[in-house]
Amino acid sequence: MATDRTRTAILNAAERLYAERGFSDVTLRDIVAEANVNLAAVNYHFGSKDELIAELFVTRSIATNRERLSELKAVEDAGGGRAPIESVMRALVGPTLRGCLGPDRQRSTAARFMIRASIEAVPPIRKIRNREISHLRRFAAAMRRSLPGCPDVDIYWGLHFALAMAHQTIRDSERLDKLSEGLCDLNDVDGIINRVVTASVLALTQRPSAATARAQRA
Amino acid sequence: MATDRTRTAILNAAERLYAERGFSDVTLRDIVAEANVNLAAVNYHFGSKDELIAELFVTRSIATNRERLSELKAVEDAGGGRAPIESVMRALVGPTLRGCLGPDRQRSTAARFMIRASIEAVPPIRKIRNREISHLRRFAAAMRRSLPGCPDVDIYWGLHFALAMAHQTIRDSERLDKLSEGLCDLNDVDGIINRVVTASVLALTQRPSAATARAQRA
DNA sequence: TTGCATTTCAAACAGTTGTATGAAACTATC
DNA sequence: GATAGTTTCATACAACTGTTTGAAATGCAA
Repeated sequence: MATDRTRTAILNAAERLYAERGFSDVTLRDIVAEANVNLAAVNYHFGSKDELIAELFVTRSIATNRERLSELKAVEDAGGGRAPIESVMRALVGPTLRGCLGPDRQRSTAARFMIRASIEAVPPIRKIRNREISHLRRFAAAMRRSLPGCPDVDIYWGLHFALAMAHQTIRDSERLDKLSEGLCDLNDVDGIINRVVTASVLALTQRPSAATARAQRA
Repeated sequence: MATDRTRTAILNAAERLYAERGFSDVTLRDIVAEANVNLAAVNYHFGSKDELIAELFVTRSIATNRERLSELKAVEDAGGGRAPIESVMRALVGPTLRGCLGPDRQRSTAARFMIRASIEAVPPIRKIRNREISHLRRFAAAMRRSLPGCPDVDIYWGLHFALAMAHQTIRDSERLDKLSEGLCDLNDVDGIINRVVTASVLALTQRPSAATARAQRA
């Protein structure tokens, strides 16, 4: 269908601009200029600006989740249904970090768009975001399998902290770069993933009580 | 001066609204309605909307930094110039977490405003934010004193991860609450601070390199 | 009180936003 | 090739944004 060319041109332009500048700074006129289509095309093909954003978010959300879950499934299958906790956490934070950091040509606008969506929480997205919760629950379940006996509350905090470190690294990479005067290499994506995974696993396996006891001994 | 009443009314209303709804969703008309002053008052007293935001940010930024540094100084003085790393990290994340979480009556709009400022990064703020870097360097220096021999790159990553966990907990407390179905108690501020501090210290002291060094000694 | 500076106010301004309209251009079917 | 349906386009619209204006009100010293 030749008519879909306009649709996809709008979607691509919108995703690129939103990923770069955020939702509040991008107007419909910016998008249609970038896509080389007429202003009215957005309302004709998507109904409204909000519906465009929503469609973009749903599409990319499904894709991202599929990527994470396929990586999770791979490591769990390899371990006969139970993966080491390192691998589970890597499946959780790896795809997004790889998509957002590293050399330019490897970055995906999709991943950076999703980070924007998680930051700005614009109304049309906020309504749909509840799906993510059920998606994260599947990771919580996998973590429980990897760490039998670990209290649920610690599982959730560990999951939360892992995402926190990954997202903040993407979001504020500039500050970290300035603060460390380039010492923290933000192009070394594998190194970053290792740091996030290691810190997450430590927080999960060295329970607070045990950790403080050890710290007091020292 | 009786004339300052309008100024402070505007500042308070703006801070409250920005903290609640974010910058992009609050207009000058919202602010003057909340402050019960005339629309032109903002431009008369502050020059422009951006200058209002900037003044707000500078004021609150100084206050927050002072609070953190006084807590840091207290623990360092108590230890003769060198505080345990737990105390340093606690001084870093404690004030903000206490100001943003916990029961309503204890929350400060100032702390929540600062979180908004760190999230949305609106132009008038982005220009000033570089000051924060030099402020964080003083914490990096304190961490170095607490952990002699710890490589600088690990200090910076530890500092970054600590702020990441604290900020994300504030920003996305709703998701964590839903995900854990209330299991993670977001009113237990001291418990949260302990978790963040513990996880940060673990990441700093049980680094992969440190672990191998310990193993090699053994 | 008089006179001057400061502060408030209603109204209007120019610019931008998302959306709607109706005619034109196109596409495919008969 | 005429026709019906789809898609594009320039243009207009109403709503909202931050800012400005000039007159009215207020405060305060002489």
